[in-house]
This record gives sequence, structure tokens and C-alpha cells, in this order.
Amino acid sequence: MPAHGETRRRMLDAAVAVMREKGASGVTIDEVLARSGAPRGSVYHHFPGGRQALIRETLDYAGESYSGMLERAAARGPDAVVTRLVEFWTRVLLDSDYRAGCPVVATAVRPPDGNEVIGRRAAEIFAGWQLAVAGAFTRAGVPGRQSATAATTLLAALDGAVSLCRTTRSLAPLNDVAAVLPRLVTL
Amino acid sequence: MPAHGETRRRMLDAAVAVMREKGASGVTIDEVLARSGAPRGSVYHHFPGGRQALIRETLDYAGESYSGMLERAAARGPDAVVTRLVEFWTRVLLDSDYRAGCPVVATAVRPPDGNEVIGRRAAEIFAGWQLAVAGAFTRAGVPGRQSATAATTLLAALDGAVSLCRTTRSLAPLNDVAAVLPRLVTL
DNA sequence: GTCTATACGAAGATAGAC
DNA sequence: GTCTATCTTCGTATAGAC
Repeated sequence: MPAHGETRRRMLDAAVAVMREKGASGVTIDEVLARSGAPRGSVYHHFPGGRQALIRETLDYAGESYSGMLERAAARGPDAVVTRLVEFWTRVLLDSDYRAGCPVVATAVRPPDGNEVIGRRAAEIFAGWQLAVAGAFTRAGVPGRQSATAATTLLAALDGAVSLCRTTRSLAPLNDVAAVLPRLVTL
Repeated sequence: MPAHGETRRRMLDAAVAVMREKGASGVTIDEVLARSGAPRGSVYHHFPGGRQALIRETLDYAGESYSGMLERAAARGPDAVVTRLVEFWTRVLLDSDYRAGCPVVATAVRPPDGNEVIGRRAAEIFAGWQLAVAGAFTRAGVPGRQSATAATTLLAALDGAVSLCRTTRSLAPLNDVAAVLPRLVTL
């Protein structure tokens, strides 16, 4: 007897996990059902738009959670962003046995075949993150133009580090990058 | 009247392009045929092992070409590596309308579902790149331990930058990252 | 070496029973 | 809200003609 959106919630959590591992185009109804244990009849009940609707809601669901974390860290400055993100990704990588990455970047980089709209939506979400991090640099005294550059470099290096952690099945790339990042983005 | 392996070669080129955009799991026989214009009957003629064989040969084919470029650049030092890779990725991104990335990293990060072997093969290829770049740092006077860290950071930052270029449909992330990367040598 | 036809399986989507 | 067909599409693979 699931309460309000409990099945729905479980499906979204499962879909986020799949999207982390395989991107939006890897989110299949069958796998979400298998991982969530939800009944097949629930799919078109909770997501009348079918697979595309499920993917869209999964993307927003994942994006909002990450945005919240990033903005809270950004309020405490650029160093806090690095610290918090390294902490977060360490946990994600270990919990997934080095299989999970960022669902939003994965979706922006490679949208599902007949659906560029979802790719643009992912790009918008990412742009918000870039803005939040740039704000942290600005408040830390970095001139406006260079704040954007520093934010881009920080996010690029961390995203690449996560990819390399998945590739090497090790946390070393993340730690290597984190150790050097303060010098790369400081004047 | 195709000579020796001309059809085969065209199929491999097409497969590399698909692998750049969608990773190994996105390499389907149908799409390779469509892009290469090769006849359907050629598939099992040139690749008796079917799709898995095609993927494996595509990975090696792409990996060797990149390894060659990287080693030639590494022989000229860390700055030459950055310059050469930025040049290379600028062209790849523009030619593909920001759809293409690195086929080897894509395959290592997310191997096709029933085939972890290909993922390990991709990881090995990548490890060779890391070694080549670390050698360049060592020869430039960076102490051994830090050469590995610098190489990892360089490759991570560039890979992340390419992802962000695809996300933002712009070359800015690549140029932003390239501007600060030379500081790695002076650490 | 190349082409057509076909078998087979996976996955999305819909309809109808409970 | 949930479950069970069923239809369709797509992709892999094989067989057999040319």
C-alpha cells in the first residue's frame, strides 16, 4: 500500500541511477522497473508521457538536487565548492563501484536520439551551475571576466576527473585534480 | 571496384565517428552501414565476429591513431601536448558540430552492456596515454611523483573541457582550460 | 564480395481485465 | 492502481542466391 508518490519516487531514484551510468539514452523502462521493483502497470500511470516524460522528470529531479548542494557550497566560497564536490563524487563513485557519473552532463553531451530538447534542458541546468560557481569566485575577489573562466575550468577539471576515475577504477584522478585545482584557478 | 580493405576502412571510419558521438554501446551495425554506405553483406565478411568484433577493431583503430599523435607531441614537451591536443579537439568539435568526443574514454567510462572486456581494453589504451604525457613532464624537469599527477590533471581537464564544449556548443571551455594548464609545469 | 529474405530478441506503447 | 497480453519497431544474425 504505497502512499502518495512512493512508487513514483522509487522509479525516479532508479532512473537517476541508470542515467548516471548510461546517460539519458540508456534509461529504458525495463531497467527502471527492474531496479525499482515497480509494477509494469505503474509506468504510464505515473508518467503518462511514457519514456520521454520519465527521462525529462528524471533529469529535473537530479538537476535540482545537485543545484541545491552547489549553491549552498558556493555561498561559502570557491574552496568550499571544491571540497564539497570532491566529497560528493567520492561517495558516488564508491557507492556505484566506479560506474556512475553526472546525469546532467551525460544527457547534455549525448541526448537521446530523437530528442534534442532534453539536451538543451540539460545544458540550461548546467549553465546554472556554472553561474553559481562563478558567483563564488566573484565574491572571493576575482574580477568578473576571470570568474567565469575559473568556474568553467573548475567544473571541467572535476568532470574530467570523474570520467578518469571511472576509467581507472580509482579515486586518484579526483584527488590529483583537487590538489592542483586551487593553483590552477587562482591568480 | 574497391581495392583491398577500402570498404572495411570506410566502415571503420564511420564506426569511429559513431563511437565518438554515442560511445561503444551506440555503435550499431545499421548506423555504421548508413554512414559508410557499405553494403549489408560486407558486415560479416569483413568482421566475422559481428558487432562485437567491429567495436573492438574500431576501438583499437581509434586508439592507435591518437596514441601516435600524443607520443609525437609528448616528445616535444608538455606545452606541445596542450597545443597539439587543443588544436586536434578544436577541429573534431567543429567538424562534428559539437557532437564528438573521445571514443576511448567514452568506451572505458561506459562499456557495452554484456562486454566489460572492451572496457578494460579501453582503460589500457588510456593508461598508455597517461604514461606518455607523464614522460613529457618528467623530461621537462618535474619530479617523478608529480609528473603522474600533472599528466592526470592535464588529461582530465582537457577531457572535461571537451564535454563542456559539447554541452555549451562552444569552444570557450577548451580555451579557458588551455589558458591555465601551462601552470602545471611550474608546480 | 555483395544482395535479399528471414529468424529472433529487446524495448516502447497500447488495450483490456481485475 | 496494477497486471497481462499484444502490436510494432528496431537491431543482430544467418542462410542462400547471384
